[in-house]
Amino acid sequence: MSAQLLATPELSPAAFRPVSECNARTMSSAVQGSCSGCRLQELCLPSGLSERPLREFAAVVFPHRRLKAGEALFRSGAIFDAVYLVRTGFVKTVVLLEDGREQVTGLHMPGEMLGMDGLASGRHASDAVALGDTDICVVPYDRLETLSCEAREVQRHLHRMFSHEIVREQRMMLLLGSMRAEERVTAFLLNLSERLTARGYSPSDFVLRLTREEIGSLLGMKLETVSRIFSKFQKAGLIEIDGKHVRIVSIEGLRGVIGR
Amino acid sequence: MSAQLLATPELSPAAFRPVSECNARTMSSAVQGSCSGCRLQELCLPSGLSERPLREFAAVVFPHRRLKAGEALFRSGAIFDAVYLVRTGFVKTVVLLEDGREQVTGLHMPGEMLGMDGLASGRHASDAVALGDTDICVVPYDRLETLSCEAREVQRHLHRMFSHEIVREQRMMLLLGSMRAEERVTAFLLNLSERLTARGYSPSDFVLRLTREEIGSLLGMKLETVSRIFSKFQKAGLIEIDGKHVRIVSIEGLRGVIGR
DNA sequence: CGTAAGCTTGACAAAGTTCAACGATTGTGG
DNA sequence: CCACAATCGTTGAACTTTGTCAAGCTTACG
Repeated sequence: MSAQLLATPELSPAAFRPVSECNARTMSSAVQGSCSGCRLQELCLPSGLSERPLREFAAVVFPHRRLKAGEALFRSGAIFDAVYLVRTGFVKTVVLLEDGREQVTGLHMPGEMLGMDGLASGRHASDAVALGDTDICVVPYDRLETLSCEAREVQRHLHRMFSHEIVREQRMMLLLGSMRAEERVTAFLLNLSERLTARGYSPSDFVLRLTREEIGSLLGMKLETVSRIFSKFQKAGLIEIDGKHVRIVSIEGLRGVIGR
Repeated sequence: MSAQLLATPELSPAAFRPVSECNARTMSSAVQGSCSGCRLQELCLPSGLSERPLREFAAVVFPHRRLKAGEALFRSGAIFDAVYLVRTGFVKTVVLLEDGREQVTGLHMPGEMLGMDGLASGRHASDAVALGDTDICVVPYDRLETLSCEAREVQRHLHRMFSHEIVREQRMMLLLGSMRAEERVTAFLLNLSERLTARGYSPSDFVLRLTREEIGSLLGMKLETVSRIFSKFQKAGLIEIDGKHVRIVSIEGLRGVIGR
């Protein structure tokens, strides 16, 4: 597992080739566009959709939201009325404790679904914040309920998305509860590499979207610890790191860090 | 939040008064019984069920499974074909790393749903193990899909159960990533107290179903640390502890432990 | 271009782990 | 039903990992 630790929905790599526009029609904050041309389609529309529901579903158009770095998609306590699909860009989710402490619980990439935490109580239990320019597909929950009843494939796909989030969080718990700091950082790097590869980016060369502090929060350690471990891995020839840019030099070496 | 940290689906307390039989008809490992008389009904059947689906749903009968201490409901890797509702008893869930490390990810009480982690990949990602005599309601996933299409309330209820599990795990991540050992143990005790209260048990007097080692695993620390903290809390007059039996002496004192 | 935010590194402190010994409890087979 | 083994729990002492504080440097942004 290792690199699967912070895993993400499985996708056909082809679905995510380059970043770019993907039928954004206007620059307003709520953009309309046909979903049938969207690159995320394999994710939105289960591949085996039967005739009638497919035609109906393909006609469906969901609004978009464009966010800039630091803007929130939703905040903890906000009324839940939609789930969100990341189309382009990166989003972090953050959970808060009343005493001000907070924890980054996820870093989300194109194709991933956000906001399902709001369904339980009708209000979101976390914040979702854009880490740069980001394009989000907004799927109103009542639409989803209806679609889900009409097409069994949509329902099953939705359930799988829920389930995937549960598995991802389970693995995060395992990471936070059972791994040493170096192992956690390693799992984080390997997982990023894997997920970026699935989206058509380089497996070994990428940009961390998070600050050291955010990485530390996600991994349950202090920013200084993250920094020291990056430096140590660089000295050991496992990675090259310059600010947020990472190059994995020895993926095998990294894999060896996990499990002693 | 504090006590909500390891939270559970919200239930009307009345639904869980004493433990006992709850229409178990035979002693075989797969017991049949009418679900319409079940004490878990408020959980299985959303309260606002409309006429027709209610009649249909009430006629539905799901098989049961009886487990003894240490028996597994499912194991990691097993084919997913059903979700499970705890009727009586307690169940732990455990996630494993290939190198043998494992982590307890949850302690589940009557009314809670298990096994949704298997939907993502078609195989379970965790083990579920009974902590004593346990009665489980087995809900085949294909039945659930059908029911969920037929009655919007069932669908929404199911989604809420999924969502609740996501929120619970988020809070676990927060606990594991941001709290000190004493705070984690406190959150664990307060959460147990709250959930047992909701099921009609004493808020201050209860039995830990887990060993020190299992508690440590759940909370991301070693068993010795758990033991020391229990001893310290006892000396401080916050709790009385004797083996697995706990009495909370000062719930306010415990609440004060969280957040410095 | 200046200021704030982000990153690195060192020295030290604190929290938690490890190892070890021993006592208590539980469960099982004689 | 007892006895013995295995598991479980407690506690101390030494050690390891990670956190804290502080200083200085770099980068990014208005």
